[in-house]
Amino acid sequence: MSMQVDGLGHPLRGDVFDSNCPSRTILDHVTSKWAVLVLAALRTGPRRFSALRRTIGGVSEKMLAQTLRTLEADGFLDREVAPTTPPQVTYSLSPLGAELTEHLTGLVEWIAVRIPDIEAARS
Amino acid sequence: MSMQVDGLGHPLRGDVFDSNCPSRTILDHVTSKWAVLVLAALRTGPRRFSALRRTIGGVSEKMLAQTLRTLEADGFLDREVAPTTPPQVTYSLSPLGAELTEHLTGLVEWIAVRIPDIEAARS
DNA sequence: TCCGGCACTTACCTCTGGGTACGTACTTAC
DNA sequence: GTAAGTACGTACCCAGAGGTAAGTGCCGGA
Repeated sequence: MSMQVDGLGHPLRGDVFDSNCPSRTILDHVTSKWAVLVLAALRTGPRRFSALRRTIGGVSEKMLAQTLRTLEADGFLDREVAPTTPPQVTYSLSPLGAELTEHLTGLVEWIAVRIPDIEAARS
Repeated sequence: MSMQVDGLGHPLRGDVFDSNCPSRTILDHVTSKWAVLVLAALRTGPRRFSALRRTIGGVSEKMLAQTLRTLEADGFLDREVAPTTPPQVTYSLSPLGAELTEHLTGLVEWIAVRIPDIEAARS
């Protein structure tokens, strides 16, 4: 088992460098192509599927639906269906997802702010 | 153009939600499967290729070499070749890469610490 | 009537990230 | 001789991420 345990055998933390540790799976999900953007978009508040689609340039409905399903299964998103016709589905960060997104936001912001320097360094 | 500019037309920041913005490319590189782990491993100090390979469970030499190349091209890594036989190559974070990795570290640490709760939420 | 909105799903396809295996040339150790 | 270390590169393969297009049924608007 890859997790470190305390004296009583309780898991304390994972090790993302160990390919067998569940934390690796979570890291892979969270850093997948569209997940970062979904989480970042939801940081400002709950959004409907179509709003997310419009916000995230380049994502297809298929990939968006797939990504939302994975993030919901991981426990990072909450999904609320309004009994309207057509039904309106609103996604929001779960408490766990909000914690996670705090860390992702720093990364996304840093890239946005430093992109001119990154581009200069690339050329 | 996806970047916001100031009054004089100078780029100020990117927008990762815009699929045409260069910051999206960088985000994709940085969050690719092995890049996160490479950057996290180098946070503690410079390392040789083989040391990185051993540290990061599951990565092949091919994917490691490929990832290192991309990160170096993006300006996040510095590469130093010692004139030994066989040559020993040491990778380290560039100043830009060190800034970037500060943000990635928070994410990785959070997952490592919270994986027991994430797992509980998944079942 | 058609069109758009809503939130997906399904079918079919492409292609790339990632995988395995082998190769390179030099050195040292057994 | 083989094996291991060094840091890659090359050849071949493929799973699945990702893409496009169409479909679903209800509603309201032109």
